[in-house]
Formats: sequence, C-alpha cells, structure tokens
Amino acid sequence: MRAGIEKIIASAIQAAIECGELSLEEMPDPSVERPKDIEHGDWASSVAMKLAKPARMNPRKIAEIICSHISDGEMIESTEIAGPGFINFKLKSSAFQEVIRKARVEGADFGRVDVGEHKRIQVEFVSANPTGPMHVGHGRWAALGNSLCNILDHAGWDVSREFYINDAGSQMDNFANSVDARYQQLCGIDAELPENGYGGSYVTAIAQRILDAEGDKWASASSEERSAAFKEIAYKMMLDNMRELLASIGVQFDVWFSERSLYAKDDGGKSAIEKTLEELDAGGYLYAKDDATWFRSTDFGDDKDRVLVKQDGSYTYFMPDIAYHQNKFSRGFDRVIDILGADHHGYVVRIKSAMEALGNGGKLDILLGQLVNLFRDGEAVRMSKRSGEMITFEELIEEVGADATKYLMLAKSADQPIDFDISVAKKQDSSNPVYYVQYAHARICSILRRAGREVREDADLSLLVEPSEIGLARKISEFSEVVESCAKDFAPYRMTHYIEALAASFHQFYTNCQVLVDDARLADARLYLCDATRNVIATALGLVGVTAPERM
RNA sequence: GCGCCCGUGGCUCAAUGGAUAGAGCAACGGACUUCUAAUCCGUAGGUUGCAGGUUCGAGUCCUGCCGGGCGCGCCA
Repeated sequence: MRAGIEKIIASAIQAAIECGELSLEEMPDPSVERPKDIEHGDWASSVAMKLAKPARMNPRKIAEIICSHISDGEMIESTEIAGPGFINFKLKSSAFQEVIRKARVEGADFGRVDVGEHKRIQVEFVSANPTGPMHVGHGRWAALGNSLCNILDHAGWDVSREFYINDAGSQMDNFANSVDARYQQLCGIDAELPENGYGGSYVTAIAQRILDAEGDKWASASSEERSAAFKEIAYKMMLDNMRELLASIGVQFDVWFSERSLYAKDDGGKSAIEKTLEELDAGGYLYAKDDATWFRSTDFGDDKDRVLVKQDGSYTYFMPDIAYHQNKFSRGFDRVIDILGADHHGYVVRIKSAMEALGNGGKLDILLGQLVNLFRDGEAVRMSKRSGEMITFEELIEEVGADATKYLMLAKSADQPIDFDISVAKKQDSSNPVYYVQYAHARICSILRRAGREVREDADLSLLVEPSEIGLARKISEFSEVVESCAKDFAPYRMTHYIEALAASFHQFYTNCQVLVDDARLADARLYLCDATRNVIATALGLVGVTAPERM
C-alpha cells in the first residue's frame, strides 16, 4: 500500500518537472506516512514542505502542483492539501475490500514483507549458563528473542536461532565441585562447599538425583573422578531442564552451540580459538605485556585494551567469545544479532572491535535489554518466600502463566527496564492487555461458531460501509507495515501495541455492528470481516509467541 | 570520574523529524430481554526534567546541566 502511494507521488513530481512547473536537482523521498488523525485521510505526504527550500517555492503551491499531476487511478478516492502543505490521500473503499480479502485468504502468510531479501540472519539469545536455573531476565530474552525471530522471518529473513552454552569455563568446574560436595554430604561424608561454590538448593537436588540413580558408588571414587563425572551428569541435567522449559513456552532453537567445540583441535592440530588468535596476530592487533597477550581494542574505540591470554596461559572469557563470533560469520550469516542484558553493555564495544579487526565489522548488532525487577502487590521481591532463593523463570511461569509472562515482558521497548508485578500479571481482567487481545480472538471464534455456516468466499465486501467496519479494515491494512517496522528496528514490542489497537477496533465494530443479522448478504460480508480479523489477530499473536484461544 | 540506557497526565507506557502529544490502568458518569460486559461510550487529567541550539517544523536531532538505572577485573 505504502509503495503504491509512494509511486503515485514520485510520478506526479516527475510529471511536474517534465512540464517545467518544478525544477529539482534530484528526486526527493516521497515522505509518505500514516496520519495520526483520521481527519487527515488514510495516507499523507510531507514532501511539499521538504521541497520548499530546494525548489524555492511556497510549500502549499508545490503541493498544488503535485496534486494537479495525480491521476486518481484505482486506489485514490481524493487528495487534499492541508495545513502548511501536507498532501492528504483518501483511499477508495475498494482498496480496503482488497485488504480484507487478502487478510483472510493469505492465512498465516498475511503481512509478509521482504525487507530481509532472504538473507541469512542469526539471533543468539538466552544463552544462560548451565550452572544454574534461568532467572527472570533470561525469560525476557527468551520472549524477546523468540518474537524477534518470528518477526524477522515474517519480514523475509532466513532466520537461525542459537543458544550458546558456556560449558568450558572454570565455572563448570566450580559447579561440578559444588554438586560433589552436596553428594558427599548426602552420603554422610563431611564435605564443604568450595569457596564461591553454588549454594542453591537445585545443586542439592541434582546431587540427590545422582544418588537416587547411581547410589553411593561415587563416594569411594577419587575426588577428581567424581568431579569429572558429576560435571557431565549435572551439565546434562541443567541443559535438559532449560531445553524443556524453553520448549514448554514455545521457544525452540535451531542450534545449541557448545563453547567446548571451540577448544577442539581440527586435523591440523589447531583449535578455533588458536586460529582466531593467529588471525588477530597476523592483523597486528596483538601485543605482549606483563606476560599476557593483549588485544588492541583501543584501535576501534574501546577505552582500554583487553587481555586475551592471561599470565597463567589460560584464556579470558573474552577469547572464546571472539572465536565464537568469528565462527558465526564463518557459517555464512549476513547478519548476526546478540541479545544481552544491559549489565553486559561494557562488552559491546569490545566484541564489535574484535569483529572489526577480523573483517566482520558492521554485520554484528547487539541488542541490549534492560533488566527485570519483580514486584508483588507493589512491593519489590527477589526471593521466593517458599525457598528463600532467587525466584526463577520457571517459578514465574508456573505462577503467572506463559502467555501473560511472555506478553508483558515483550510489551515494553527493550531499553526500558521492566517492573514486573506478579499480582498484576495474574489478574484476568481489563487491566491485563493479554486478556484483552485474546478475548477479541475468542469473541470472533464464538461468532463464527454461532453463525452455523461457512464463511462465503464470494461475500460482497462493498456492503461494509460503517465507520467501525472501515476502521477495522484500515487497522488490518497496517499490519504489514508494523511487521516491517518491528523487523527494521528489532522492536517486537510494537507488535503488541498493534494487536491491542487491532483488538480495540474489533471490539468497537462488535459493539456497533451486529454480525449475525437477518440480511444474509450483510451477515456474510461481516462474517468475512470477522474471519479476516481473526486471522490477523492469530497471526500477530503468533509473531509475539502468544496463543490465540478459541474460547475463554 | 568515565561509558551505555532512561526522564512524557496520579500510575504503566506510545508517538519512521510532521498537523490539536495519544492509549491503557486508576477516578467519575453512562450502556447488557440483542452474536461472550474479560466489552463499549463519555468526563476529567500535560509548560514532554531544566536551559540553549539546528530545522519550514523538535517529545524525537545536537550541546550543557539536573535526576534515576546499569556497567567500568588477567571474574564469567
């Protein structure tokens, strides 16, 4: 639709230039937008105001010239010049009828656009350490990443979802030793948690599961043997747990990437990390100081250089991260997105510097999300009353429900912190937008059931002339633009706002227009509109990762 | 101190540089013998933190303040 209007304006300007009424160095951007106020038409252009200076003319005069070259064609009902020089377009109702038809016929493909041009994009998100349960912040990234991927796919990208498993660092040993200590304690052996060990009750639960499955046979093994074995057992348990939890809320990953693979030697006897290090060295970005190896990230705007290989010869966490990102690009992605918590923002310049040094600058985007604070009845809570420990994402889902949790975590821009009030999120009333939009869907399904007949393909949509019918159609027509905008700005929250506006348009229509009326032709047209709306709500909710219930 | 993010009705948030700054919640007043009232309609509520600047046009961009969050390890 937008493209159509842009074309009309561009050719009108072209025509004006050709007959000498306008003189311009170059063609301007058509500057087409949706007016906020419906009084200003369906579409508007501010191009005349932008041309005032280069064309050295009064903007209203320019608007008049442009308008005189616009032929109404199939879409435009009328044009109007308003305010300082806006050109306002009113569309023919046939344009809306066409949108309604597409909205129903195209099903889950409605609103697909092609901003991605089938290029490959990878989104890495959640990537929670397998040494502890997912916290509520991870839940936000799960909701955000999943929805972003859905939207990018709808916008024509070839999307790959990835979870990076930090399974190689010293924290894994620490975790294994913590499980070991609990295991020994369960066996009646006097053992103490390592310093900085993991004290959470889930560690004891894992030890208990090992004890249940394998008995106390490990008690007599050497602590090295035990630790090595427990590391793998506990790791698998944690990973399975996360995988199941994420799958249960509809978040699936294409790739679970193990950090360990970056240490694996290839045929030439070198690991990915070693090769990345050599590549950086060949580029002249490394130097030695204080028995450590440093990366000259200040060359790329970082405020200090970063250590890659420590004095003791081991790598900093940053080193495998560079190799990992390099690996992503080696897999041929045109673009790569990391979703991280705002507490990692210091890391952004660093990793981007490394990618620039390795020739992949500009292809990496890092989406920082602000943190989630939990409340209950307006009071801040961090700890669970029951366990006395941090409230996990799993507990939150259990208490609030996956749909409401995901929706509410998605509904705010990523750079706004979220104050998530559990008691508010649990309310199933008008204060909760999740139910507002789901109710619209259920209401439509109810009408369709009541109708007792199929929606007619040949319904006469020209009978839809009431303001709330046109308003609903207009809202439906915006869908593909919202998809585009969300995809371009990596901003799924806009989709939730759109769904709420769409649901509101439907509820208004429902109040103003009886669907199942005696006039069968009118009823058919309205049923058609209902079914089209139902499809758009379901599709949009699918993009945000929330279910569209048929009954409530 | 330095860096990143944020300051918009009482509360939670919107607003690709565009027209009279919009929704929801809360408050108040209306609408169910009619397809789901988890809904709709109406009223009230604002100097967009402050001060400059750029622009035909600034909540939006730039500079400087004020206020809040987060981060500044050879931890991960």
